Amino acid sequence: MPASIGLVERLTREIVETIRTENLQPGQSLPSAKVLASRFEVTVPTVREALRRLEATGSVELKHGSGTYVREAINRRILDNPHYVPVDLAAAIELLDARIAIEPGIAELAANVQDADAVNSMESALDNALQVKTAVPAGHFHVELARASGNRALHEMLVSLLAIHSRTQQAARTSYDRLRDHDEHADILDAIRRGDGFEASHRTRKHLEAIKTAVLADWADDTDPTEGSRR
Amino acid sequence: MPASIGLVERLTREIVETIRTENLQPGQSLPSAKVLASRFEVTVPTVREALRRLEATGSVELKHGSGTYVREAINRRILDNPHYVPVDLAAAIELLDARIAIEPGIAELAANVQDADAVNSMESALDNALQVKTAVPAGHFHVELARASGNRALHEMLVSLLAIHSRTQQAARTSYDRLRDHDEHADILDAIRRGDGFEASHRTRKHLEAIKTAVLADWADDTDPTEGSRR
DNA sequence: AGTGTTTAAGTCATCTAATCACTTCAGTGG
DNA sequence: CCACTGAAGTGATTAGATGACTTAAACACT
Repeated sequence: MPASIGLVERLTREIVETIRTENLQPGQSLPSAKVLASRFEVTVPTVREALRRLEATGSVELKHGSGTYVREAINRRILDNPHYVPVDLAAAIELLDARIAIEPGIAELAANVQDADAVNSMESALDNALQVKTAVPAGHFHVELARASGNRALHEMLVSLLAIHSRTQQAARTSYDRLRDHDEHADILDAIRRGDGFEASHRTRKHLEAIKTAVLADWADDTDPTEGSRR
Repeated sequence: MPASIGLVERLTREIVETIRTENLQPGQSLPSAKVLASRFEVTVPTVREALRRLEATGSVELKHGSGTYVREAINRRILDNPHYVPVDLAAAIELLDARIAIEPGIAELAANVQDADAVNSMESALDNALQVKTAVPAGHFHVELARASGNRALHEMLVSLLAIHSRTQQAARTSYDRLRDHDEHADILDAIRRGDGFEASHRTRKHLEAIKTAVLADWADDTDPTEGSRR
């Protein structure tokens, strides 16, 4: 019987186990590939293959000439596919539909939990949104909203969704009105602060549906009226 | 300026691009590592590191002595972290909370869309659920429900959630009553068939909340009444 | 002809060894 | 004090070789 899974597979798990048992936090460095090789009694190329696997899921980062470092994603359950290549604009709409389906429920939960740190972060995201030099990344408000729910799985889910969204929306330039975006965010935050789950859910849904409408309108504008497809 | 990203990083993208342009479908084999190496003018170990990255995200599979094959996940946006190690039982509850937050919305969407193939698949999942030799994997009904929504992102999300769930619930043995599970699924499917989004959403939420209650009850049973914590 | 075994080619798996490139930091000299 | 330099450590990539596994064709036996 093939009870023997690949050596790299096993080695990968052992490295993760090492990170766990030695309580290495994101930012800290792993032993060098050479050290890991001797410790697990394999050769350097094998170690590198295992590290490449962990790199693909964002669990570690290989810095040339410096070392190998633990990254945040090692604690994440839900990830976005780093090798996914965005295809058409319809995929962007599909992502928005997905958000419309799940974010209202997240907003409701956030209203009931109200993780203090995350709620404050939503507030600051709100403030910075109107600044010209917006250091806050797009969608940050929504990510923090998910974090306010206190559920890490939901948080990771929205992080993943927006990561894909940002890669996809190269095509779909969302020209959603900045001021309107801010106001609607403020309304949502208000409902969450009051602990009104129903309103938070409802306003979040309306907000996202409005964005979808705007994106669709942009699409219609971009498309040549005399022609159905582009390229 | 670091205009130079790693060679492996670039190579990985080129391989994905090759799969795309040559329209290789899941199950089909990639050229051998040696061929890829000469085609992209790198050496075999470098190719292998790139393939390991793709392997980690389930985009390809390396079969010893056979070849490298494309896998389904190459078309997925949302993934579960293959290196995630389940920790405590509280994480299982957190996953259930996440499902309670998002699945009602998915059920509502499913009621409005009703992807024919997926709805039929839900039906068959329902039928097989009561068989002793249950070939249908756990949670299959819920995955198909998400597929019935017609939104691939949502479908992938639930696949990921349940993949993690199955790895976590080694600890949390859900002893949810099989018959009750079946009946509640039937009720949900009924609402979806009727196109009643509100009912589908409501019944899905109640169903998941009932499961959560059952899991918590199991937990209480397992825990020694005289002691608050274990380990 | 049909069946089972053997053989050979192709492929991934792993190792050994070496060179190159990048980062860091301590030490040097200004 | 500061800028420069150089050495050490580390990852990046290459090269070649050996082993193990899979597959299927060639073969021998029935």
